[in-house]
Amino acid sequence: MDGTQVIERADGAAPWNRSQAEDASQRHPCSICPVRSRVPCGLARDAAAFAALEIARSTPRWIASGQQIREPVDLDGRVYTVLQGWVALQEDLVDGRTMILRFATAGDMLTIEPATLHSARSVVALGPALICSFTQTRHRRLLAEWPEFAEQWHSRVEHDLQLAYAHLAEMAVGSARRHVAALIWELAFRSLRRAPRPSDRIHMPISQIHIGAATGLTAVHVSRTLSGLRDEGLLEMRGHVISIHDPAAVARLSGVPEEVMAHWC
Amino acid sequence: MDGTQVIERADGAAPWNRSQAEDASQRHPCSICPVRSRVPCGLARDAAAFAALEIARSTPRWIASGQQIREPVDLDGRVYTVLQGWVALQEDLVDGRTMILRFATAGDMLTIEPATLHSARSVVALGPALICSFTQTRHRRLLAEWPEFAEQWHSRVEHDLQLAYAHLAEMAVGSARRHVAALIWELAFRSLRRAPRPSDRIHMPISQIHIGAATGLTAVHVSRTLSGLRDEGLLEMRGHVISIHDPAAVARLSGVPEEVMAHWC
DNA sequence: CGTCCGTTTGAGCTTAATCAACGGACGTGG
DNA sequence: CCACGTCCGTTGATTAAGCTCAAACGGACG
Repeated sequence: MDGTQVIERADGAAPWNRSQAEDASQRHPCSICPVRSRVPCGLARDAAAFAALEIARSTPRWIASGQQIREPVDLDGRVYTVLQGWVALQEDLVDGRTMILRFATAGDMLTIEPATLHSARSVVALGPALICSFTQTRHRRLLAEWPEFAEQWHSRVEHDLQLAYAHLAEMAVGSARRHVAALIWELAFRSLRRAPRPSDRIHMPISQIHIGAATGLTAVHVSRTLSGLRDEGLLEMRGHVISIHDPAAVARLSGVPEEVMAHWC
Repeated sequence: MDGTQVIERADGAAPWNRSQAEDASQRHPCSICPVRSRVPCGLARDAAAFAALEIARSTPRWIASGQQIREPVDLDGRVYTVLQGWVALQEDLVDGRTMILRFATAGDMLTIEPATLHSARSVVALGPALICSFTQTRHRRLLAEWPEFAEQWHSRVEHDLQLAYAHLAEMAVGSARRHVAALIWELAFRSLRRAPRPSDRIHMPISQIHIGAATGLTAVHVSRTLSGLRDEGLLEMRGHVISIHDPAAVARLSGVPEEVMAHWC
């Protein structure tokens, strides 16, 4: 990478050279790892690469609660970064139900294939969410040009795959209690970025309907299950605030010990 | 890539230079895409890269039916390639049950993390299977050094992730009939690499127990479900031979039309 | 010839879905 | 300000799907 390298900018603006890019990197927040960094953001080591990413992305924009992310008609797929808030990757099934495949919070990235006939995937904001994106072609170029980005991206996708397998394994087995407890345990953990304590009052912008969509249960049964868990003193969900009264019991019920959960998020 | 580039060989043998590698590439079959090539194998364009992969992998070896793949104690994880036969990636749950996360056939690759406390993943051969592998550190080096390999690998992992999401969505919804029909529909499709016809007698080295492990049903209920499907004339499973008498009905029941299935495999 | 494993079938039970009604929170419009 | 509709959560009664336990059968293989 020499000083004359040219960095193409989003929206067709005049390309920047490296020094301009370095300058920009001082001013922009990192959209690739704005908050969490499971893998340390390799790009911090290279101002130009860092800046290239910032520039390649679209302008961040807010999505209203419950709204779908939908770019202007675009034959290309897109890679989204969640900067703030929560979003859900979901599949809309033929029978009208929707199934949540993944919750994403600040720092997570999601690939959305171009809309095709054979998959009804969508990304929906739970509560107001700030997101930005690049097109997949631009993303491919970034992968090819910035090895450190490629490496980080690769480990992200691999991680997502392992997480999807973990959910698949969980999904097949166990009672509604276990599913609900496991979901709340995971979301609370990811939300706090540490093990929940009984005193924590954790705000999560999800309803019981979302819990149903993520676990494959009906909302009615989620309600019953939650009252059961509340009566037993395990956890409580009131509005959008969750309290985990007995973390050890929740961990045991969910089948995912604290150390393991820490590994996932 | 110049003629003096040195290619490290597995097992610590003396490194090869490029011309030796090219020579080797004439003699070795490609372990990266031995059969299927969803994505055309980019490496065919570069003899040296092709050879580097062949050399980096371990010697292929046969795994007996039902046996786990277990490398000699190895702190590093490994990336396996299935050359022949079928294997299952599975998770062994605490209650003794096992859940199949993914079936892999010739040409598929699987990443296995080093054994840790917090995941009981294993890879088991269904019927005799020929596999080879490299360590994850070697794999990382290949990714860094051969962009075309990295690109192909990336699209594989992305594909696996999308497939895992599709299974997750399927898992949550529908009856045992649907789950079983969907699994058999998928496996038959992948086995034939085309849509099954009523006259096909498809050999798959899986038992009803495996179907149960992959769908989350008990073997008992799989048996009942299969007899139901047989009585209705949809499909038949006798020993390890499956016949799909009414592909259209099976596709409809499974919820995965033929075009979509073709996209997945 | 006996054993083991996979499969089949039956009976009873548990879980979660379905159908239905109701109350509270919230927003809208009169 | 209150009437209204909508969405979310709760609760009850009923139904259906799949699990568990149990027994028996058949083929493969020693």
